[in-house]
Amino acid sequence: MELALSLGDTPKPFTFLDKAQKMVNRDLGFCMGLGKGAADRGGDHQSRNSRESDGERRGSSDPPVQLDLLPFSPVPRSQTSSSQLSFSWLTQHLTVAAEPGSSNGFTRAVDVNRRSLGVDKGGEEGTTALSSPNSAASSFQMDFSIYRSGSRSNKRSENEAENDIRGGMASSRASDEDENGMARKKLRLTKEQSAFLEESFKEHNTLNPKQKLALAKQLNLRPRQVEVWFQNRRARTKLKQTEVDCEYLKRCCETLTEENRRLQKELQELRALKSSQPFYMQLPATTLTMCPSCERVASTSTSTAATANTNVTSPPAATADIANTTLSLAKPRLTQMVPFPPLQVQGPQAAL
DNA sequence: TTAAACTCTCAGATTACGTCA
DNA sequence: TTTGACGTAATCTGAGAGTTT
Repeated sequence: MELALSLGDTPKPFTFLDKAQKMVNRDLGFCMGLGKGAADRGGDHQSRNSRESDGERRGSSDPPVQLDLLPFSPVPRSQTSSSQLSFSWLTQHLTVAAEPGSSNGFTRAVDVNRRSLGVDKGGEEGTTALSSPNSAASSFQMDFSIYRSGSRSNKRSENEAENDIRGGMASSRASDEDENGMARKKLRLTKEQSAFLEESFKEHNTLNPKQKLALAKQLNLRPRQVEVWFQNRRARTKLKQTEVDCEYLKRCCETLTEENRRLQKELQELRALKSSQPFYMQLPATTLTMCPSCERVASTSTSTAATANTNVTSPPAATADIANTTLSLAKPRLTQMVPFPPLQVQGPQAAL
């Protein structure tokens, strides 16, 4: 898996649905039509436009680091534009049945999920039409038990069959077990579905209801599945970003520790040097640099005082605690000293 | 106009399942 | 064949914001 970091959070138009046609056409040999209204992003005003703007507001409040996980390498667009077929999912999906046993993953997905579409078409969102226990979904329970008894070698098709069946089940927040008396069964998305979702996530990491519906229709998933996928995807992105940040901070800490060690050593050397220089007090104030935070002398730059007084023997009374004297004398002169610049810690995004 | 109820979406934590070494 | 690690779909919970009553 390729890990890429992109800087900045520039709002982009929601173009993945357009690109998807090309992508699917290239990868899968046919073109998927877009469900109605998918193009007019923002056309879903009334109650939801505020939600969308809310999503944009959230996005803008995020740090300007965007982590993109790219599970596949996109093919140049120039290779994707040939022989696009006009294909409407909503009206013709039954006529484009996949060939049985086809190795084409997405075609297969279309095939096995067709039934859920058939169930789905009763309602605008599917969710509402299917949440009732009296919906067509419950009639699939018998078939489901048949699928469950399949052999291990048919695991994949069995899984897809269950996906198909459950695709028509309730997508409310209540668990499937509550609604249908079945334990939840994890269903894996096909590679093509994942890639498609990934592509759309790269465009926008949040969905408005219309986009969610369009994606769900296009991928033959429940809107709830699309929603959950995006939620999990955001969580994974954040986790990865946290790991990157953590790694960066670790490196910062190591660097600062090393720097601190070096400065301590330098300070010790300076103190040792000054202990042999009784007239260090003649040292010009401007040659001392005081750390404002720890109020300790961090370095000196001049050697004039030291070299000028090397021939003077110091009386024993003058050899008091030189370091303390240095500090006490240096303190009042802080206004004349060059302050330490504020510590500039670049964020991970800058490092990356 | 205000407040309560409702709805929706989100993040975060967690569970549970499928896959693979 | 079994097992543990891992990835991830799905669920649960609480919070925030918008809408309705």
